[in-house]
Amino acid sequence: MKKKEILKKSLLFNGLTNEQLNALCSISISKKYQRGQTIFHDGEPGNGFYMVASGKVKIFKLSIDGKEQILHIFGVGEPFGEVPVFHGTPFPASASTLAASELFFFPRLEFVDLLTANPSLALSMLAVLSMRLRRFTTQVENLTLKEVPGRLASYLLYLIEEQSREDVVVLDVPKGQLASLLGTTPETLSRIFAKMTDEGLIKVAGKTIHLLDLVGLRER
Amino acid sequence: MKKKEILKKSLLFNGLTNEQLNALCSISISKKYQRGQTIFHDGEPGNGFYMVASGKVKIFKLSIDGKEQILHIFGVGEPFGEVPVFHGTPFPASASTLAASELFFFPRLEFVDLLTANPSLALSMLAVLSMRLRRFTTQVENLTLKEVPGRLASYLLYLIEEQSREDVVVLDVPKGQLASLLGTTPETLSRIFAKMTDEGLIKVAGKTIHLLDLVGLRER
DNA sequence: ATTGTTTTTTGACCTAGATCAAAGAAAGAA
DNA sequence: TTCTTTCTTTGATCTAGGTCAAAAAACAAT
Repeated sequence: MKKKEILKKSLLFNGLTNEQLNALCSISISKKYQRGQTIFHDGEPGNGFYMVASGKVKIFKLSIDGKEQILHIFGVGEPFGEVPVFHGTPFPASASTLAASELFFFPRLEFVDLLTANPSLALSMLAVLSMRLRRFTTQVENLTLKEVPGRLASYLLYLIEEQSREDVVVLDVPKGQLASLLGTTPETLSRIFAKMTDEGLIKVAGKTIHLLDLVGLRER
Repeated sequence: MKKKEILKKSLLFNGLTNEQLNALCSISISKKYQRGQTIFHDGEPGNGFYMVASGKVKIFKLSIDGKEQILHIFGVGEPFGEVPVFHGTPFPASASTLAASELFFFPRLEFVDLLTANPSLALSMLAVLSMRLRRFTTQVENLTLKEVPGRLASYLLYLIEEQSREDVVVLDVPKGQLASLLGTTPETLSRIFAKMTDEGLIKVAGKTIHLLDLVGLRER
């Protein structure tokens, strides 16, 4: 697909005029990554942000002893790594690809110029960051106020929305990565899948999960 | 202090011209709150955002069974409640005062008009939201990758920065609220204060805490 | 001061979930 | 297909920290 098409479809850029899109196309640089490659490290200075053109990217933090907490998983059309662009500080977390991916890179200075000239672009960007804040809010809520089965239930119900399915969802990440996103370990996650299956809430077949009792899940 | 003075001193509005400040003054509305009053509830629609003119405000989430997780504590000059302004969705959390406070309220439509006319204001706003995201990132990191003593150590070291003190910090919130901010209970927090005192890391006298071993604290 | 109220501390106990170890299953690669 | 490597599950054990209950301390208000 053409670069312009992808940009146009993204939430961030969808209200822009043809010219504005052309400008964005001309300042952005396409980069290709293999699965598992690092895009940037926590603490590095950032001189621009990225958007996923194809593939999938995870944003994560590592503890001293190597434990990983995934903060976000971004798919096609989603921008990431914007914090240093607007705040001037280093990346607050690391990013790497979960699959072979193509990314568009938007250099800071050029993008800020565009923003200054296009208030509507600035408003879209504010909307994107606001949504990001909202998601973090629920993530903190989940991590501290719910226990793991509750977090899993939330995530499954969220996937149902995302995939606009009735009662079946397909995990788009390995279960180990899902564990990290939910702030737990693969072992615990596996046990909770088993328990929920026992309780008749779900039925697991590899990455495909049948939600048998939506009401029961919502109660978590 | 005059409204304009307070706005001018805030990080969000500090680069603005006199006229822009006047415009902000004229669209904003001052509201007074007593200690412990609710400003808005999680899930309510928001048609504007706030800035603390005096006092202190907490942003928090409640679980079904009444447990509270504090997400932020904001002091003078800090804006809050911006998410609905830019994303159009309800407030993702609740807000209430920790002390008698005066707040400035900026109505959505008027503020967005100002933003559209002033790209530099939009950039400041982007910077504020970016910093907020950065803080959330470290909050999630702390909550999931560190245990409670580590979180407390981080917070104490952060306070040292904030208050630009050498080795003494004064808690600006009751210990119970601090526990909620750190994602734990008052009992546990109290025990950790006791343990750190035993280990010679700190000395606690009411709300005043002497940090006796900065290096030891950093190791957490 | 004195009483009522809120905050903080201490003690005893208990559970969610982490860790360690190892077996099974899937998924790519040759 | 067969071999490797990466995921996932299961079992056994351990512990940080939550919960409940109650005492002690700090604060406020009369």
